[in-house]
Amino acid sequence: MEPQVTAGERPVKIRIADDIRLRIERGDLPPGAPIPTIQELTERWEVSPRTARDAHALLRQMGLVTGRRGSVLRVRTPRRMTVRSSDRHQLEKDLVLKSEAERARIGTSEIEMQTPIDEFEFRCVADQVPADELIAAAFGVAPGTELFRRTFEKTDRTTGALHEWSVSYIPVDLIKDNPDIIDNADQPWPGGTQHQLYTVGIEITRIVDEVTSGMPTTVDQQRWELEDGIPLLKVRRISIDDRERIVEVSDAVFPADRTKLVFPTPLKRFDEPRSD
Amino acid sequence: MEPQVTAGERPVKIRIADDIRLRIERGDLPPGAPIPTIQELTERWEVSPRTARDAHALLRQMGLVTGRRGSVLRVRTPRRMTVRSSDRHQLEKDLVLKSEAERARIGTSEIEMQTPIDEFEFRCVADQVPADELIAAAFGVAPGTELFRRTFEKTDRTTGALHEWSVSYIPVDLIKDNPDIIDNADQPWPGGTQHQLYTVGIEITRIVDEVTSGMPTTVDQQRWELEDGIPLLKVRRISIDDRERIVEVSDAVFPADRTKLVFPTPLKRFDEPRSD
DNA sequence: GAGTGGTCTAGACCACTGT
DNA sequence: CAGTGGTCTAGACCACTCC
Repeated sequence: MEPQVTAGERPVKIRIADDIRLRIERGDLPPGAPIPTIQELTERWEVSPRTARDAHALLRQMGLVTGRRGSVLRVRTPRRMTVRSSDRHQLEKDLVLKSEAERARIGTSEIEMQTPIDEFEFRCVADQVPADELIAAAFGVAPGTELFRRTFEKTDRTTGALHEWSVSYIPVDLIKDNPDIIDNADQPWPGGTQHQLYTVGIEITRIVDEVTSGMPTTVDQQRWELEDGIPLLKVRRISIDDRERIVEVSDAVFPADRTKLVFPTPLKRFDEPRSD
Repeated sequence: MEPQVTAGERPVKIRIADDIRLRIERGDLPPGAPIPTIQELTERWEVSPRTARDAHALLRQMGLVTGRRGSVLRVRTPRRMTVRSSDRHQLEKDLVLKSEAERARIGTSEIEMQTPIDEFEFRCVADQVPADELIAAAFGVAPGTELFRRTFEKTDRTTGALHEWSVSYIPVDLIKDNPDIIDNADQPWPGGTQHQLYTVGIEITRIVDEVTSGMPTTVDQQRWELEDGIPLLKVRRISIDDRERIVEVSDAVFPADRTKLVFPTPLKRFDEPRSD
């Protein structure tokens, strides 16, 4: 068979993949349905197995199909989305003035309510690092400024898969008045940042979430147990206090196939009745 | 040369890609630097050209390198990010009560300020469609409910590349009292949704943005002129009025390599001075 | 025109699934 | 154990870039 030259046309692998993609989008191939095997594609399109496989790979990279080695590829079934709302910022602040017992109870139940705690392992590592250029720019301080850093991980106890990951930076200068923060930094509950800052007289009055997205590295894919074609949502949280200082910068990562970020914006009411 | 069997090891193409990835992450290969060619990789790793190419493909899929056909692949230089803040929701509402002249002036200058208007072509198509299951669920209405739909596109006048895309749905029942909305629907400025709803007595009091991310299809890649390894950010905007009705649902898409979504959250002040 | 990556062939071997 | 996809070989040809 002579080579299927791309004579001004789109590559064959793309034509094959698009054909299947359209069948999926039309609902002709519903979620869970097997897509044509490599064998079938080589016969139907008269291409080498390698080209048929490239078409399969394209469909995986678009996040449309999944399948482990050895089984047929199937149309991806959407996963249940975990909602993460910026409402939690105010909820956390509301906890600051409550008693410690209440904080522990409400904090884990209301804000982190969704999962039985036993299934997961929390890990929190705290240390102190000089700011590199990127994080220094985020704070608007000089590179080298000492930062208190905490990295937080939630992993599935059985599979070892990562479920949550974030890192938080606070300028050491801001919190050095309360050595408790640094000494007891390894608590497994990250919701307490606002309370901790409150103990050194800092009130956070504004939080800015910056959302971007990017593809995982091969290592990220393994750690998060991500399938092909699934991006990562990246959220940088910037906490600003009543003196307009940036007091905390936090970066968090969420797999896009199981996370929905929600940001409610209340609008000011019109003061006067309208005239029409 | 005998086949490089994956003897319990990670695949060779992944080992090659990870080696280069680490050099990039260490800064050893800075943005713009050429990565090793296929030829070099075949010699250095003693693999077939195809395997070296697969390593290249992996690096592209991770969004780490770029390059057109015929030129060496280079480490990706981050693009300038266009910021899109949820502050625009309040800004748009503020415009509602202003005069038409002011709306036109401020609307295009403050909210859509960033780009010279001549370089882009705006296109807005309006029609009326019955709600499919998905969008009906978003509104909480029965499928088949008539919806007023507007799709909005901003394309680069020279290259034809897509720069903005969104679609907006409003239940026809809500706006049928003002036929002007439907008749004059093709205005190129999408910022006026709140004003248009105001003309039929609807005041939007809350807007909820839902953010997810996914990979583009091959067609999306062409239309947006997206390089490999760049996800799309997807924002569903739900507008709720003073009677807690969902009055508009809008879906927008943004390329993740040039868009940063920003969501400021003001927090309530502590009423009383703290006691310590 | 030399060099580069992109597509494709016609296989081989392997890992894994599912029966 | 038959069937499937994943990896890899050793090339060929093509499109494109850069000099």
